Amino acid sequence: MQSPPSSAIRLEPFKVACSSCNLRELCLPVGMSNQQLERLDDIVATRRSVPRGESLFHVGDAFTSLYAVRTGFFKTCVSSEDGRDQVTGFQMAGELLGLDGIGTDRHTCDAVALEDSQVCVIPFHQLEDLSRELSDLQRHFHKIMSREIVRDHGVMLLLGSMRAEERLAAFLLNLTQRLRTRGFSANSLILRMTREEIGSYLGLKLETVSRAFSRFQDDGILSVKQRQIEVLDAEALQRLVNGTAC
Amino acid sequence: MQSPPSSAIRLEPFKVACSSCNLRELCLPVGMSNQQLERLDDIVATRRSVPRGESLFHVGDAFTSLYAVRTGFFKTCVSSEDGRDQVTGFQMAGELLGLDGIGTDRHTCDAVALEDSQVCVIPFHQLEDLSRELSDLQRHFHKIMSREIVRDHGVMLLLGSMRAEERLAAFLLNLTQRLRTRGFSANSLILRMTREEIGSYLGLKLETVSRAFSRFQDDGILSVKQRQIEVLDAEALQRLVNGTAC
DNA sequence: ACGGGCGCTTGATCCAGAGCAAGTGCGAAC
DNA sequence: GTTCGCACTTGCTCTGGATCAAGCGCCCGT
Repeated sequence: MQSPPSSAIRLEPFKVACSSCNLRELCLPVGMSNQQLERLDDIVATRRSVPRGESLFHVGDAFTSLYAVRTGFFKTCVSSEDGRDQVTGFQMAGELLGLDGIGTDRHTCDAVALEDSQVCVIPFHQLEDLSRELSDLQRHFHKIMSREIVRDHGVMLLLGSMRAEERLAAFLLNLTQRLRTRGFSANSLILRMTREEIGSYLGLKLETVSRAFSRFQDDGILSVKQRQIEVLDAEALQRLVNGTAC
Repeated sequence: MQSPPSSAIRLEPFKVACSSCNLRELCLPVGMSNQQLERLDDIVATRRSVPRGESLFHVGDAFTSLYAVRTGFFKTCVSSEDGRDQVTGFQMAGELLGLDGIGTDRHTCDAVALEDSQVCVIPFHQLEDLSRELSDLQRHFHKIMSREIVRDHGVMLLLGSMRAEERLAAFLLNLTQRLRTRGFSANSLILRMTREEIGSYLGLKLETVSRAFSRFQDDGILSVKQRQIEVLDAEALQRLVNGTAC
Protein backbone atom coordinates (compact mmCIF):
# COMPACT_ATOMS: atom_id res chain seq x y z
CA MET A 1 0.00 0.00 0.00
CA GLN A 2 1.41 3.34 -1.02
CA SER A 3 -0.50 5.15 1.69
CA PRO A 4 0.50 8.53 3.14
CA PRO A 5 2.89 8.65 6.13
CA SER A 6 1.59 6.56 9.01
CA SER A 7 -0.52 9.37 10.43
CA ALA A 8 -3.90 8.25 11.64
CA ILE A 9 -5.34 11.33 10.01
CA ARG A 10 -5.78 11.54 6.28
CA LEU A 11 -6.47 14.56 4.20
CA GLU A 12 -8.45 14.02 1.05
CA PRO A 13 -8.00 16.89 -1.33
CA PHE A 14 -10.68 15.96 -3.81
CA LYS A 15 -13.83 17.95 -4.24
CA VAL A 16 -16.77 17.53 -1.88
CA ALA A 17 -19.46 19.83 -3.29
CA CYS A 18 -21.82 21.17 -0.66
CA SER A 19 -24.20 21.72 -3.53
CA SER A 20 -24.79 18.01 -3.91
CA CYS A 21 -24.38 17.00 -0.27
CA ASN A 22 -27.39 15.31 1.26
CA LEU A 23 -26.61 17.05 4.55
CA ARG A 24 -27.16 20.40 2.91
CA GLU A 25 -30.38 20.95 4.82
CA LEU A 26 -28.74 20.27 8.17
CA CYS A 27 -25.34 21.78 7.74
CA LEU A 28 -24.03 25.25 7.14
CA PRO A 29 -25.45 26.12 3.73
CA VAL A 30 -29.13 25.84 4.60
CA GLY A 31 -31.28 27.76 2.18
CA MET A 32 -28.53 29.07 -0.07
CA SER A 33 -28.99 29.37 -3.79
CA ASN A 34 -27.02 27.18 -6.17
CA GLN A 35 -24.89 30.09 -7.15
CA GLN A 36 -24.04 30.81 -3.54
CA LEU A 37 -23.35 27.14 -2.90
CA GLU A 38 -20.72 27.13 -5.59
CA ARG A 39 -18.87 29.88 -3.76
CA LEU A 40 -18.99 27.81 -0.59
CA ASP A 41 -17.81 24.73 -2.47
CA ASP A 42 -14.68 26.67 -3.40
CA ILE A 43 -13.59 27.05 0.18
CA VAL A 44 -14.73 23.68 1.54
CA ALA A 45 -12.14 21.87 -0.50
CA THR A 46 -10.99 19.06 1.75
CA ARG A 47 -12.36 16.27 3.84
CA ARG A 48 -10.57 14.67 6.70
CA SER A 49 -11.01 11.14 7.99
CA VAL A 50 -10.75 10.53 11.71
CA PRO A 51 -10.62 6.89 12.87
CA ARG A 52 -12.51 5.85 15.96
CA GLY A 53 -10.71 6.96 19.10
CA GLU A 54 -8.61 9.61 17.35
CA SER A 55 -8.98 13.34 17.94
CA LEU A 56 -9.98 15.85 15.30
CA PHE A 57 -8.40 18.54 17.44
CA HIS A 58 -7.07 18.96 20.97
CA VAL A 59 -7.24 21.66 23.61
CA GLY A 60 -4.62 24.24 22.72
CA ASP A 61 -4.39 23.40 19.02
CA ALA A 62 -4.29 26.44 16.78
CA PHE A 63 -7.74 27.19 15.43
CA THR A 64 -7.95 27.51 11.68
CA SER A 65 -11.07 25.72 10.58
CA LEU A 66 -14.53 24.62 11.48
CA TYR A 67 -15.50 21.06 10.73
CA ALA A 68 -18.82 19.73 9.53
CA VAL A 69 -19.43 16.09 10.39
CA ARG A 70 -20.15 14.19 7.18
CA THR A 71 -20.25 10.69 8.60
CA GLY A 72 -19.62 9.29 12.04
CA PHE A 73 -19.99 10.56 15.54
CA PHE A 74 -17.92 12.77 17.84
CA LYS A 75 -17.75 13.85 21.43
CA THR A 76 -16.25 17.12 22.64
CA CYS A 77 -14.77 17.37 26.11
CA VAL A 78 -13.11 19.93 28.30
CA SER A 79 -10.96 19.29 31.34
CA SER A 80 -9.93 21.38 34.31
CA GLU A 81 -6.39 21.83 35.61
CA ASP A 82 -6.69 18.71 37.73
CA GLY A 83 -7.73 15.80 35.58
CA ARG A 84 -11.47 16.44 35.86
CA ASP A 85 -13.14 15.73 32.56
CA GLN A 86 -16.49 16.80 31.17
CA VAL A 87 -18.10 15.77 27.92
CA THR A 88 -19.71 18.95 26.59
CA GLY A 89 -21.52 17.47 23.63
CA PHE A 90 -21.99 14.75 21.05
CA GLN A 91 -22.01 15.64 17.36
CA MET A 92 -23.53 13.66 14.53
CA ALA A 93 -23.72 14.09 10.75
CA GLY A 94 -24.48 17.63 9.67
CA GLU A 95 -23.34 19.24 12.90
CA LEU A 96 -20.50 21.70 13.26
CA LEU A 97 -17.36 21.28 15.36
CA GLY A 98 -14.78 23.85 16.39
CA LEU A 99 -16.84 26.94 17.23
CA ASP A 100 -15.05 27.02 20.59
CA GLY A 101 -11.80 27.99 18.90
CA ILE A 102 -12.93 31.27 17.35
CA GLY A 103 -12.71 33.28 20.56
CA THR A 104 -9.05 32.71 21.33
CA ASP A 105 -7.68 31.27 18.06
CA ARG A 106 -7.00 28.08 20.01
CA HIS A 107 -9.29 25.16 20.54
CA THR A 108 -10.57 24.94 24.08
CA CYS A 109 -11.84 21.36 23.95
CA ASP A 110 -10.93 18.00 22.49
CA ALA A 111 -13.03 16.55 19.68
CA VAL A 112 -12.81 12.76 19.62
CA ALA A 113 -14.33 10.45 17.04
CA LEU A 114 -16.50 7.77 18.66
CA GLU A 115 -16.57 5.84 15.40
CA ASP A 116 -14.67 6.09 12.14
CA SER A 117 -15.72 9.49 10.89
CA GLN A 118 -15.27 11.96 8.13
CA VAL A 119 -15.54 15.74 8.32
CA CYS A 120 -15.56 18.62 5.86
CA VAL A 121 -12.84 21.16 6.60
CA ILE A 122 -14.10 24.75 6.48
CA PRO A 123 -11.22 27.25 6.69
CA PHE A 124 -12.67 29.80 9.06
CA HIS A 125 -11.20 33.01 7.73
CA GLN A 126 -12.40 32.13 4.25
CA LEU A 127 -15.81 31.46 5.70
CA GLU A 128 -15.75 34.88 7.33
CA ASP A 129 -14.70 36.49 4.07
CA LEU A 130 -17.44 34.73 2.15
CA SER A 131 -20.07 35.49 4.74
CA ARG A 132 -19.30 39.18 4.32
CA GLU A 133 -20.47 38.80 0.76
CA LEU A 134 -23.34 36.38 1.24
CA SER A 135 -25.73 37.66 3.85
CA ASP A 136 -27.68 34.39 3.81
CA LEU A 137 -24.54 32.55 4.80
CA GLN A 138 -23.71 35.14 7.44
CA ARG A 139 -27.21 34.96 8.84
CA HIS A 140 -27.17 31.20 8.97
CA PHE A 141 -23.77 31.03 10.61
CA HIS A 142 -24.92 33.41 13.33
CA LYS A 143 -27.98 31.25 13.89
CA ILE A 144 -25.83 28.16 14.27
CA MET A 145 -23.66 29.84 16.90
CA SER A 146 -26.69 31.15 18.74
CA ARG A 147 -28.34 27.73 18.76
CA GLU A 148 -25.18 26.29 20.22
CA ILE A 149 -25.47 28.79 23.07
CA VAL A 150 -29.13 27.92 23.57
CA ARG A 151 -28.30 24.22 23.52
CA ASP A 152 -25.68 24.79 26.21
CA HIS A 153 -28.26 26.62 28.32
CA GLY A 154 -30.47 23.57 28.04
CA VAL A 155 -27.65 21.36 29.28
CA MET A 156 -27.06 23.77 32.14
CA LEU A 157 -30.72 23.47 33.08
CA LEU A 158 -30.41 19.71 32.95
CA LEU A 159 -27.23 19.63 35.02
CA GLY A 160 -28.44 22.20 37.48
CA SER A 161 -31.91 21.04 38.26
CA MET A 162 -32.76 17.55 37.03
CA ARG A 163 -32.52 14.22 38.75
CA ALA A 164 -30.64 11.26 37.30
CA GLU A 165 -33.51 9.59 35.47
CA GLU A 166 -34.81 12.90 34.19
CA ARG A 167 -31.37 13.66 32.77
CA LEU A 168 -31.13 10.35 30.97
CA ALA A 169 -34.67 10.72 29.63
CA ALA A 170 -33.85 14.20 28.31
CA PHE A 171 -30.66 12.88 26.74
CA LEU A 172 -32.43 10.02 24.97
CA LEU A 173 -35.20 12.28 23.69
CA ASN A 174 -32.61 14.70 22.37
CA LEU A 175 -30.78 11.89 20.56
CA THR A 176 -33.91 10.41 19.02
CA GLN A 177 -35.04 13.88 17.97
CA ARG A 178 -31.77 14.48 16.15
CA LEU A 179 -31.86 11.04 14.54
CA ARG A 180 -35.42 11.64 13.40
CA THR A 181 -34.32 14.90 11.74
CA ARG A 182 -31.81 12.81 9.80
CA GLY A 183 -34.47 10.40 8.65
CA PHE A 184 -33.64 7.56 11.04
CA SER A 185 -36.13 5.69 13.13
CA ALA A 186 -37.05 7.58 16.25
CA ASN A 187 -37.50 4.43 18.31
CA SER A 188 -34.41 2.37 17.66
CA LEU A 189 -30.91 3.64 18.22
CA ILE A 190 -27.41 2.41 18.79
CA LEU A 191 -25.45 4.42 21.30
CA ARG A 192 -22.08 5.46 20.02
CA MET A 193 -20.72 6.30 23.44
CA THR A 194 -19.98 4.41 26.66
CA ARG A 195 -22.00 4.67 29.85
CA GLU A 196 -19.11 6.64 31.28
CA GLU A 197 -19.28 9.21 28.48
CA ILE A 198 -23.02 9.54 28.88
CA GLY A 199 -22.44 9.96 32.59
CA SER A 200 -19.83 12.63 32.08
CA TYR A 201 -22.16 14.55 29.79
CA LEU A 202 -25.04 14.25 32.24
CA GLY A 203 -23.03 14.87 35.41
CA LEU A 204 -23.57 11.32 36.64
CA LYS A 205 -21.40 8.31 37.38
CA LEU A 206 -21.48 5.41 34.98
CA GLU A 207 -23.15 3.14 37.56
CA THR A 208 -25.97 5.63 37.93
CA VAL A 209 -26.44 5.74 34.16
CA SER A 210 -26.49 1.96 34.05
CA ARG A 211 -29.02 1.77 36.85
CA ALA A 212 -31.25 4.33 35.16
CA PHE A 213 -31.18 2.27 31.95
CA SER A 214 -32.11 -0.84 33.95
CA ARG A 215 -34.90 1.04 35.69
CA PHE A 216 -36.29 2.24 32.36
CA GLN A 217 -36.16 -1.31 31.07
CA ASP A 218 -37.96 -2.66 34.16
CA ASP A 219 -40.61 0.02 33.73
CA GLY A 220 -41.15 -0.95 30.11
CA ILE A 221 -39.98 2.41 28.81
CA LEU A 222 -36.94 1.05 26.99
CA SER A 223 -35.49 -2.17 25.79
CA VAL A 224 -31.78 -2.08 26.53
CA LYS A 225 -29.31 -4.56 25.04
CA GLN A 226 -25.93 -3.03 25.70
CA ARG A 227 -25.81 -0.09 23.30
CA GLN A 228 -28.84 -1.15 21.31
CA ILE A 229 -31.77 0.86 22.64
CA GLU A 230 -35.44 0.56 21.69
CA VAL A 231 -37.69 3.34 22.88
CA LEU A 232 -40.96 1.63 23.82
CA ASP A 233 -42.68 4.56 25.50
CA ALA A 234 -41.42 7.94 24.36
CA GLU A 235 -44.25 9.67 26.16
CA ALA A 236 -43.10 8.30 29.48
CA LEU A 237 -39.66 9.77 28.77
CA GLN A 238 -41.27 13.08 27.95
CA ARG A 239 -43.29 12.96 31.15
CA LEU A 240 -40.14 12.35 33.14
CA VAL A 241 -38.42 15.36 31.58
CA ASN A 242 -41.46 17.50 32.29
CA GLY A 243 -41.33 16.45 35.90
CA THR A 244 -44.93 15.21 35.61
CA ALA A 245 -43.94 11.74 36.71
CA CYS A 246 -42.61 12.79 40.11
CA MET B 1 -43.77 65.16 35.67
CA GLN B 2 -44.44 64.90 31.98
CA SER B 3 -42.87 61.47 31.78
CA PRO B 4 -43.64 58.88 29.10
CA PRO B 5 -46.56 56.48 29.68
CA SER B 6 -46.23 54.63 32.95
CA SER B 7 -44.08 51.86 31.49
CA ALA B 8 -41.28 50.78 33.77
CA ILE B 9 -39.06 50.80 30.71
CA ARG B 10 -37.78 54.05 29.23
CA LEU B 11 -36.20 54.61 25.90
CA GLU B 12 -33.69 57.39 25.63
CA PRO B 13 -33.22 58.42 22.03
CA PHE B 14 -30.22 60.66 22.52
CA LYS B 15 -26.80 59.76 21.26
CA VAL B 16 -24.53 57.38 23.16
CA ALA B 17 -21.32 57.35 21.15
CA CYS B 18 -19.41 54.10 21.42
CA SER B 19 -16.41 56.15 20.37
CA SER B 20 -16.29 57.89 23.71
CA CYS B 21 -17.59 55.07 25.88
CA ASN B 22 -15.26 53.94 28.59
CA LEU B 23 -16.48 50.39 28.07
CA ARG B 24 -15.14 50.43 24.56
CA GLU B 25 -12.36 48.03 25.44
CA LEU B 26 -14.77 45.51 26.97
CA CYS B 27 -17.75 45.76 24.73
CA LEU B 28 -18.41 45.08 21.10
CA PRO B 29 -16.15 47.61 19.35
CA VAL B 30 -12.84 46.41 20.73
CA GLY B 31 -9.99 47.50 18.53
CA MET B 32 -11.97 49.41 15.93
CA SER B 33 -10.67 52.59 14.35
CA ASN B 34 -12.37 55.90 15.06
CA GLN B 35 -13.81 55.92 11.60
CA GLN B 36 -15.31 52.48 12.12
CA LEU B 37 -16.63 53.49 15.51
CA GLU B 38 -18.61 56.29 13.96
CA ARG B 39 -20.39 53.80 11.77
CA LEU B 40 -21.25 51.77 14.82
CA ASP B 41 -22.40 54.87 16.66
CA ASP B 42 -24.95 55.37 13.91
CA ILE B 43 -26.73 52.13 14.66
CA VAL B 44 -26.38 52.10 18.45
CA ALA B 45 -28.70 55.04 18.76
CA THR B 46 -30.68 54.32 21.91
CA ARG B 47 -30.21 53.39 25.49
CA ARG B 48 -32.78 51.71 27.62
CA SER B 49 -33.12 51.88 31.38
CA VAL B 50 -34.25 48.82 33.26
CA PRO B 51 -35.14 49.27 36.94
CA ARG B 52 -34.15 46.64 39.43
CA GLY B 53 -36.39 43.60 39.19
CA GLU B 54 -37.67 44.40 35.71
CA SER B 55 -36.94 42.32 32.64
CA LEU B 56 -35.04 43.54 29.60
CA PHE B 57 -36.67 40.74 27.63
CA HIS B 58 -38.62 37.56 28.29
CA VAL B 59 -38.66 34.06 26.86
CA GLY B 60 -40.65 34.18 23.63
CA ASP B 61 -40.19 37.90 22.98
CA ALA B 62 -39.38 38.70 19.38
CA PHE B 63 -35.64 39.12 18.94
CA THR B 64 -34.60 42.35 17.31
CA SER B 65 -31.59 43.63 19.18
CA LEU B 66 -28.60 42.76 21.23
CA TYR B 67 -27.99 44.76 24.38
CA ALA B 68 -24.71 45.91 25.85
CA VAL B 69 -24.81 46.52 29.59
CA ARG B 70 -23.68 50.09 30.28
CA THR B 71 -24.37 50.19 33.98
CA GLY B 72 -25.92 47.76 36.39
CA PHE B 73 -26.15 44.00 36.61
CA PHE B 74 -28.35 41.34 35.02
CA LYS B 75 -29.14 37.69 35.34
CA THR B 76 -30.40 35.48 32.52
CA CYS B 77 -32.54 32.46 33.27
CA VAL B 78 -34.25 29.67 31.40
CA SER B 79 -37.07 27.50 32.65
CA SER B 80 -38.41 24.11 31.62
CA GLU B 81 -42.06 23.23 30.96
CA ASP B 82 -42.66 22.51 34.62
CA GLY B 83 -41.60 25.50 36.66
CA ARG B 84 -37.95 24.47 36.99
CA ASP B 85 -35.73 27.50 36.77
CA GLN B 86 -32.05 27.86 36.01
CA VAL B 87 -29.93 31.00 36.10
CA THR B 88 -27.64 30.68 33.08
CA GLY B 89 -25.47 33.70 33.69
CA PHE B 90 -24.82 37.05 35.29
CA GLN B 91 -23.88 40.02 33.12
CA MET B 92 -22.06 43.17 34.18
CA ALA B 93 -21.01 46.38 32.44
CA GLY B 94 -19.55 45.83 29.00
CA GLU B 95 -21.13 42.42 28.50
CA LEU B 96 -23.61 41.50 25.80
CA LEU B 97 -27.16 40.23 26.30
CA GLY B 98 -29.51 38.63 23.81
CA LEU B 99 -27.29 36.31 21.78
CA ASP B 100 -29.72 33.50 22.56
CA GLY B 101 -32.37 35.11 20.36
CA ILE B 102 -30.48 35.00 17.07
CA GLY B 103 -31.09 31.32 16.40
CA THR B 104 -34.88 31.38 16.43
CA ASP B 105 -35.69 35.11 16.22
CA ARG B 106 -37.22 34.75 19.68
CA HIS B 107 -35.53 35.12 23.00
CA THR B 108 -35.08 31.81 24.79
CA CYS B 109 -34.35 33.21 28.24
CA ASP B 110 -35.38 36.02 30.54
CA ALA B 111 -32.95 38.85 31.26
CA VAL B 112 -33.69 40.47 34.61
CA ALA B 113 -31.97 43.53 36.06
CA LEU B 114 -30.60 42.83 39.55
CA GLU B 115 -30.08 46.54 40.09
CA ASP B 116 -31.18 49.66 38.26
CA SER B 117 -29.42 49.28 34.95
CA GLN B 118 -28.92 50.84 31.59
CA VAL B 119 -28.18 49.09 28.30
CA CYS B 120 -27.25 50.15 24.79
CA VAL B 121 -29.67 48.82 22.19
CA ILE B 122 -27.92 47.30 19.18
CA PRO B 123 -30.40 46.50 16.39
CA PHE B 124 -29.15 43.14 15.26
CA HIS B 125 -29.84 43.25 11.56
CA GLN B 126 -28.07 46.57 11.33
CA LEU B 127 -25.16 45.04 13.20
CA GLU B 128 -25.10 42.19 10.70
CA ASP B 129 -25.18 44.65 7.81
CA LEU B 130 -22.37 46.70 9.27
CA SER B 131 -20.26 43.67 10.12
CA ARG B 132 -20.42 42.67 6.46
CA GLU B 133 -18.56 45.89 5.74
CA LEU B 134 -16.23 46.02 8.71
CA SER B 135 -14.29 42.81 9.02
CA ASP B 136 -12.86 43.88 12.39
CA LEU B 137 -16.37 44.18 13.74
CA GLN B 138 -17.37 40.88 12.21
CA ARG B 139 -14.33 39.17 13.65
CA HIS B 140 -14.92 40.58 17.08
CA PHE B 141 -18.58 39.65 17.11
CA HIS B 142 -17.72 36.08 16.22
CA LYS B 143 -15.19 36.01 19.03
CA ILE B 144 -17.78 37.21 21.50
CA MET B 145 -20.21 34.47 20.50
CA SER B 146 -17.50 31.85 20.64
CA ARG B 147 -16.39 32.98 24.08
CA GLU B 148 -19.95 32.68 25.25
CA ILE B 149 -19.94 29.06 24.12
CA VAL B 150 -16.64 28.44 25.87
CA ARG B 151 -17.95 30.09 29.02
CA ASP B 152 -20.97 27.81 28.94
CA HIS B 153 -18.68 24.80 28.62
CA GLY B 154 -16.91 25.97 31.75
CA VAL B 155 -20.21 26.14 33.58
CA MET B 156 -21.06 22.65 32.35
CA LEU B 157 -17.76 21.41 33.77
CA LEU B 158 -18.58 23.10 37.05
CA LEU B 159 -22.11 21.71 37.20
CA GLY B 160 -21.10 18.28 36.05
CA SER B 161 -18.08 17.53 38.14
CA MET B 162 -17.48 19.95 41.01
CA ARG B 163 -18.55 19.77 44.62
CA ALA B 164 -20.48 22.54 46.32
CA GLU B 165 -17.53 24.46 47.77
CA GLU B 166 -15.55 24.10 44.58
CA ARG B 167 -18.45 25.56 42.63
CA LEU B 168 -18.75 28.56 44.90
CA ALA B 169 -15.00 29.12 44.82
CA ALA B 170 -15.01 29.01 41.02
CA PHE B 171 -17.94 31.42 40.95
CA LEU B 172 -16.24 33.92 43.24
CA LEU B 173 -12.97 33.77 41.32
CA ASN B 174 -14.86 34.35 38.10
CA LEU B 175 -16.62 37.39 39.58
CA THR B 176 -13.46 38.93 41.00
CA GLN B 177 -11.67 38.31 37.72
CA ARG B 178 -14.35 40.18 35.79
CA LEU B 179 -14.39 43.01 38.32
CA ARG B 180 -10.62 43.28 38.11
CA THR B 181 -10.87 43.62 34.32
CA ARG B 182 -13.16 46.59 34.96
CA GLY B 183 -10.67 48.23 37.29
CA PHE B 184 -12.37 47.34 40.56
CA SER B 185 -10.66 45.83 43.54
CA ALA B 186 -10.21 42.12 43.19
CA ASN B 187 -10.67 41.46 46.89
CA SER B 188 -13.77 43.33 47.85
CA LEU B 189 -17.11 42.81 46.16
CA ILE B 190 -20.78 43.30 46.74
CA LEU B 191 -22.95 40.51 45.45
CA ARG B 192 -25.79 41.74 43.33
CA MET B 193 -27.74 38.50 43.55
CA THR B 194 -29.41 36.48 46.30
CA ARG B 195 -28.13 33.19 47.67
CA GLU B 196 -30.95 31.54 45.81
CA GLU B 197 -29.83 33.00 42.49
CA ILE B 198 -26.25 31.94 43.12
CA GLY B 199 -27.57 28.51 44.01
CA SER B 200 -29.60 28.27 40.84
CA TYR B 201 -26.58 29.22 38.76
CA LEU B 202 -24.38 26.70 40.56
CA GLY B 203 -26.93 23.89 40.74
CA LEU B 204 -27.16 24.14 44.53
CA LYS B 205 -29.84 25.02 47.06
CA LEU B 206 -29.64 28.36 48.81
CA GLU B 207 -28.93 26.70 52.15
CA THR B 208 -25.93 24.94 50.66
CA VAL B 209 -24.62 28.22 49.26
CA SER B 210 -25.07 29.86 52.63
CA ARG B 211 -23.26 27.02 54.39
CA ALA B 212 -20.39 27.19 51.93
CA PHE B 213 -20.04 30.93 52.60
CA SER B 214 -20.00 30.25 56.33
CA ARG B 215 -17.44 27.52 55.87
CA PHE B 216 -15.18 29.83 53.85
CA GLN B 217 -15.50 32.45 56.56
CA ASP B 218 -14.64 29.95 59.29
CA ASP B 219 -11.61 28.86 57.28
CA GLY B 220 -10.43 32.45 56.91
CA ILE B 221 -10.82 32.42 53.15
CA LEU B 222 -13.55 35.05 53.06
CA SER B 223 -15.13 37.67 55.21
CA VAL B 224 -18.87 37.51 54.62
CA LYS B 225 -21.27 40.22 55.77
CA GLN B 226 -24.49 39.52 53.92
CA ARG B 227 -23.67 40.49 50.35
CA GLN B 228 -20.44 42.28 51.21
CA ILE B 229 -17.62 39.83 50.51
CA GLU B 230 -13.92 40.28 51.20
CA VAL B 231 -11.62 37.75 49.63
CA LEU B 232 -8.89 37.11 52.20
CA ASP B 233 -7.19 34.16 50.56
CA ALA B 234 -7.70 34.01 46.80
CA GLU B 235 -5.11 31.27 46.51
CA ALA B 236 -7.14 29.00 48.74
CA LEU B 237 -10.10 29.54 46.42
CA GLN B 238 -7.92 28.71 43.46
CA ARG B 239 -6.67 25.57 45.17
CA LEU B 240 -10.24 24.48 45.81
CA VAL B 241 -11.15 24.92 42.14
CA ASN B 242 -8.08 22.97 41.11
CA GLY B 243 -9.12 20.16 43.39
CA THR B 244 -5.77 20.40 45.17
CA ALA B 245 -7.43 20.95 48.52
CA CYS B 246 -9.26 17.61 48.55
C1' DA C 1 -38.41 55.28 65.47
C1' DC C 2 -40.55 51.07 64.60
C1' DG C 3 -42.78 47.26 62.42
C1' DG C 4 -42.92 43.89 58.76
C1' DG C 5 -41.00 40.99 55.46
C1' DC C 6 -37.56 39.11 52.93
C1' DG C 7 -33.09 37.24 52.71
C1' DC C 8 -29.97 34.78 55.27
C1' DT C 9 -28.09 31.49 58.77
C1' DT C 10 -28.00 27.33 61.24
C1' DG C 11 -29.47 22.87 63.10
C1' DA C 12 -31.45 18.18 62.38
C1' DT C 13 -32.84 14.61 59.39
C1' DC C 14 -33.27 12.30 55.01
C1' DC C 15 -32.16 10.39 50.59
C1' DA C 16 -30.35 10.27 45.75
C1' DG C 17 -26.51 9.24 43.89
C1' DA C 18 -21.47 8.27 44.77
C1' DG C 19 -18.21 4.90 45.87
C1' DC C 20 -16.75 0.29 46.31
C1' DA C 21 -16.77 -4.36 45.09
C1' DA C 22 -17.97 -8.48 42.75
C1' DG C 23 -19.51 -10.47 39.11
C1' DT C 24 -21.15 -11.03 33.86
C1' DG C 25 -21.00 -10.83 28.87
C1' DC C 26 -19.44 -9.42 24.61
C1' DG C 27 -16.02 -8.51 21.15
C1' DA C 28 -11.31 -8.55 19.55
C1' DA C 29 -6.86 -10.80 19.10
C1' DC C 30 -4.30 -14.81 18.80
C1' DG D 1 -12.03 -21.85 19.50
C1' DT D 2 -10.12 -19.83 23.44
C1' DT D 3 -8.54 -16.20 26.06
C1' DC D 4 -8.25 -11.66 27.52
C1' DG D 5 -9.93 -7.23 28.57
C1' DC D 6 -13.10 -3.79 28.63
C1' DA D 7 -17.81 -2.27 29.10
C1' DC D 8 -21.55 -3.07 31.64
C1' DT D 9 -24.62 -4.66 35.53
C1' DT D 10 -25.88 -5.17 40.20
C1' DG D 11 -25.69 -5.26 45.29
C1' DC D 12 -24.24 -2.86 49.49
C1' DT D 13 -22.74 1.02 52.08
C1' DC D 14 -21.73 5.73 52.70
C1' DT D 15 -22.14 10.68 52.28
C1' DG D 16 -22.81 15.35 50.35
C1' DG D 17 -26.22 18.03 49.67
C1' DA D 18 -31.38 18.39 49.84
C1' DT D 19 -35.13 19.11 52.68
C1' DC D 20 -37.50 20.68 56.65
C1' DA D 21 -37.71 23.82 60.34
C1' DA D 22 -36.64 27.56 63.38
C1' DG D 23 -34.85 31.79 64.22
C1' DC D 24 -32.12 36.11 63.14
C1' DG D 25 -31.05 40.62 61.11
C1' DC D 26 -31.08 44.00 57.78
C1' DC D 27 -33.54 47.10 54.89
C1' DC D 28 -37.49 49.64 53.56
C1' DG D 29 -41.62 52.01 54.03
C1' DT D 30 -44.59 54.37 57.10
